[in-house]
Amino acid sequence: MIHDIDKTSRLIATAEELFDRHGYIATGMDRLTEAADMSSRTLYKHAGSKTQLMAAVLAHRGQRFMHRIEVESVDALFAALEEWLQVEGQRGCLFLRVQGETGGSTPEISEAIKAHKTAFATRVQEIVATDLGQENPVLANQVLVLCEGAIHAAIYRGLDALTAARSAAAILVARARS
Amino acid sequence: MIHDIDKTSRLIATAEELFDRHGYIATGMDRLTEAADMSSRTLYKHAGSKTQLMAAVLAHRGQRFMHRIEVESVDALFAALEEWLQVEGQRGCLFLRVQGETGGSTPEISEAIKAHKTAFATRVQEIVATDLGQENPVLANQVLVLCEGAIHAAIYRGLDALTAARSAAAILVARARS
DNA sequence: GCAAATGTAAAACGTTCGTTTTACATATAT
DNA sequence: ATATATGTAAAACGAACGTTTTACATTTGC
Repeated sequence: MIHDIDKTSRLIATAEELFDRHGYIATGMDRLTEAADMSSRTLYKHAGSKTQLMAAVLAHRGQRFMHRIEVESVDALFAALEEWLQVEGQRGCLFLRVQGETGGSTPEISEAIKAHKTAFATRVQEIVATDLGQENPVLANQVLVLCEGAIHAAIYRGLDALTAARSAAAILVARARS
Repeated sequence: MIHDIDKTSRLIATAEELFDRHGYIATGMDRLTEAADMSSRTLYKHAGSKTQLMAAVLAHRGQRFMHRIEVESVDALFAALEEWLQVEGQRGCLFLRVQGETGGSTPEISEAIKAHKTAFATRVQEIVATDLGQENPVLANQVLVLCEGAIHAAIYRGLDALTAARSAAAILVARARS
């Protein structure tokens, strides 16, 4: 059964990369079997279906992302985000992208998106509260928008977008602290 | 020839809506012929191909968007953005979405995206310069990130994302002015 | 050492894709 | 009035889609 975990995680990792680089729908199962170096029979035994595979990719991605942003200050949040973008590439949020590609017509996936974005918003609230020493929902919303903006502006402006977001957040935090 | 313009623009408008609501790749040509109420023969005479139709949709969308943000202050920019999202819906940027769906493998489309985002960034620079009375590239980058953030956070947070972005921008502009 | 499990390679499933073609109807211009 | 342009409805194209199946090889547990 150890092999199962190996094969399954290799499959999910391969799927994540292909979905990210070429799009969810544009990535065919044939391409995936080739890239993951396994037969379609094995692939379907482990993944179930393309939709389930997409959901599995989102689950793993979300977990990895949330783990990355276990920080205690807004500035550290943007530092973590910069690392993330540097390591994972700057092709936008895989959750919002799958939402756009499916139009929200797949409940299984829509729920994964909603859960992730809710968790992310909550996490930002907590980081802001930790940084300030008290809750500040207005600032948290601003920081959330800056994160989302950095991630998406980075698609065409690169990591400069992150620098801009980070400096803006610093100003907003300093103002909120006084 | 008047009929051509009519049919072509009806086709492009229909395509824009379907692409926006269901995704570019997931929207089939059959669905488009039905929604635009024309035969596939006519559709192809006017659109050329699906790729050309996607490019045409982007061109029209970009023109309409840029026209909407012909404003002279940062605050007015976010007001215009709010109107845009209210009228057009909150499903993310159609340019970044097509980029994600195609993975940048269609030169015709990649260039349309690049051109639009460059124009947008330039426009934001101009608005900031007009508002402040002088250029301020750093602030302009921050405002750009806030716009992109508002557009994408609005997908799951609605127009509250815009309120957050707008208030953040107001603080940054006030600070830059002093 | 044998049976169950798990793998592969590859063909086949029916469906849908983007696109073209066929056959025919309807306006319009001279 | 007739030729040209432009439309429709619908069948057909080959290719690609997600998925299943067939036939066979390899590992693994008892």
